[in-house]
Amino acid sequence: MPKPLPRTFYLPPPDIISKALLGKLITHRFEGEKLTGRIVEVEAYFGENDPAAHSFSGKTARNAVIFGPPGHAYVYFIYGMYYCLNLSCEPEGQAGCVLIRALEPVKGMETMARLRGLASGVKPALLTSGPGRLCQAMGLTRSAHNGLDVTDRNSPLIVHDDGYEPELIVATPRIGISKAADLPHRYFVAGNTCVSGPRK
DNA sequence: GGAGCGATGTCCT
DNA sequence: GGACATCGCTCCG
Repeated sequence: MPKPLPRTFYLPPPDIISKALLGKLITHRFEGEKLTGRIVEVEAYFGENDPAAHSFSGKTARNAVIFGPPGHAYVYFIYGMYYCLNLSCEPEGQAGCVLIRALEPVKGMETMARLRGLASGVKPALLTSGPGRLCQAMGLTRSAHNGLDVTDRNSPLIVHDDGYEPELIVATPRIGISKAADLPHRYFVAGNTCVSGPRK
């Protein structure tokens, strides 16, 4: 297995981590196969002073992972049928996370297509462009993956680096929220076809 | 290609 | 009881 990014990577605030995560790889060991995608779109969610964040109203059983140590997966269930993947950041006791909004498929595309209920050979963007889509394509669920340490080389879910650096990062308002909807906390790799939503 | 909308479970007020 | 960090399907241009 590749070497995961260290826990110290996740110590800074979520807007810094958001930009740093673009271009990094997520690998899920799934049924003996590696499913890998490159992060091309993310959103930053702050703990305090961010009405759009799940952590805004304090710690609950649902959002406890965000308040825990950095470098852990926060997977939650939304709209009755989809999961979303976040990575916790900032020191233990402080809330802050990065929502993974889109990946570019790198490895295991046939399995991703099967998990998405699509024919193999469809456009890569249909597999992983969108937070709900990418969790389905990667086989991620709350019961199996919420709270996993993505910095542990023995974890089935890790984040690692192959040296790729995005040429240009663009910031826009976040998608699908009603509060603090004007703040530019969405970041994506310019020109990448797997980015969901507006690409300018 | 864009706006409208229904499907659906979980959590908090 | 209502909101919800979504998606895929219609219908319309």
